[in-house]
Amino acid sequence: MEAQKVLTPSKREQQKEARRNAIINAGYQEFALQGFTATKLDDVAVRAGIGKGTIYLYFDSKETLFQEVIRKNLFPIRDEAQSYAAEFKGTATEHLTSHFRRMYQALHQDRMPELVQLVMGEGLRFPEIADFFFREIISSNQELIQGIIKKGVEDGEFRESFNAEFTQILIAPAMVSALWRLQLEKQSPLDIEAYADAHIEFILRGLKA
Amino acid sequence: MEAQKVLTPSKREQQKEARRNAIINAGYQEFALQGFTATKLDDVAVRAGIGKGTIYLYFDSKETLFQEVIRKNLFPIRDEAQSYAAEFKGTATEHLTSHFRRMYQALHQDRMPELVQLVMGEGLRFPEIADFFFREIISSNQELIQGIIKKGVEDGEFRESFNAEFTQILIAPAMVSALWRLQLEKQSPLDIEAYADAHIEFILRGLKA
DNA sequence: TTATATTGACTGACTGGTCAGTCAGTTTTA
DNA sequence: TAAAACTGACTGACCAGTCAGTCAATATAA
Repeated sequence: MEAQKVLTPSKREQQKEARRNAIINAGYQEFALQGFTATKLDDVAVRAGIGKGTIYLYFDSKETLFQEVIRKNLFPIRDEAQSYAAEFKGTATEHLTSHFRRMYQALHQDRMPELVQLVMGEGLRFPEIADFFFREIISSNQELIQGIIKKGVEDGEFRESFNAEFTQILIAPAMVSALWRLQLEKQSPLDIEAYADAHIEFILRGLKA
Repeated sequence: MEAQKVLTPSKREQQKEARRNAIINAGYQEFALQGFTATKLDDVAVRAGIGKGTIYLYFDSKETLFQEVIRKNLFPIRDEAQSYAAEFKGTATEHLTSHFRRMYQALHQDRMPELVQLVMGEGLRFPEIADFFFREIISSNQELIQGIIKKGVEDGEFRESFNAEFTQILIAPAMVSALWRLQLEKQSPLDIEAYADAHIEFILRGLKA
């Protein structure tokens, strides 16, 4: 009995973990759909199939929940990108190509475009979230890309003259593609496959030695 | 007396025009600072030095005011860009360079970064504003750039193989620079001059024949 | 010119609705 | 049975939009 308590969590502990996840998932859906301010915790509770008060047993405030939602959804992507990069074998050109392909995949899956808009539009109004987002996501991605470029320069694949400090120039079109698809698809549909191809080709051309 | 009535607006008519502008300017400041949802019309009224009710003598609703604010601030920029382009003499390379320089200037003046964030983050949640924004601003800018590229291809300056449909790839880094400056300057300051130089050089390299 | 009437611009207290966060009471688990 | 988890009605703060009343500008009359 004692041992089991440690090995397999009790029914209560399982329940608690499940509740927590249910709330985060419901929050993800609602925040993505409505934006931070317009999201009602009542709706989050309904979607999670619980009472509103329960949310406050797991999170201090609406803002804390929001942070958890972002954390939970972005960390796995970041970690995968990092471990993928660490294990990659091939030329810098191949690596950069595959990194950006994976980035496009990540940016357009599930409700990721909504999350991008959320963070760019509202999240950054909360200094804590901007800080967190930069520290945990952006700078990690920047470092990955800078690493690839550095290797490319050393191997003579890429020119030296591009200031790798400005990785935003390389990444921005991918971010914008997510926002576009979300908001301007009706006015002017975007073929993401072709767009990503054109973008990656453009990057390689701009970096080639 | 009769003649004067027509030539110079009466005191009342002058007042009305001034009020309208005061409200739009106050709205611009508040919306840029707080975002659409968080902006209180009470604050707009205080900033404009009028009573809250007066706003409703000039605008139907908060949303209408928001649209006017965007209109008033973006139309002049678009019109200037168009007439500048129409009169430009020089190579496509020169034209593209100067177009993007002017774009950076416009994007970083006054409260323009805030307006960019506003439109990207919240404005696009209102279909009407997304529609308006695409119709009046984005597509105009896209057409200008596509025109320059077309000329460049015809003159043998630019390669044919870049799909000029995807102007987003060219523009995105400039948009992102505005957002970055606004939100991530503290975490990682951005030298806009150098960034713009690197961006423009990157574009030309990517387009060169 | 001066007095009076009319217009319409303006005001801000008020209303109706919304919603984050609370807590007394209920249900579930151990 | 005790403890922990859960609930949803409730509260207090907030705010877009309204409207009855005020006041300044203009028109008309004396």
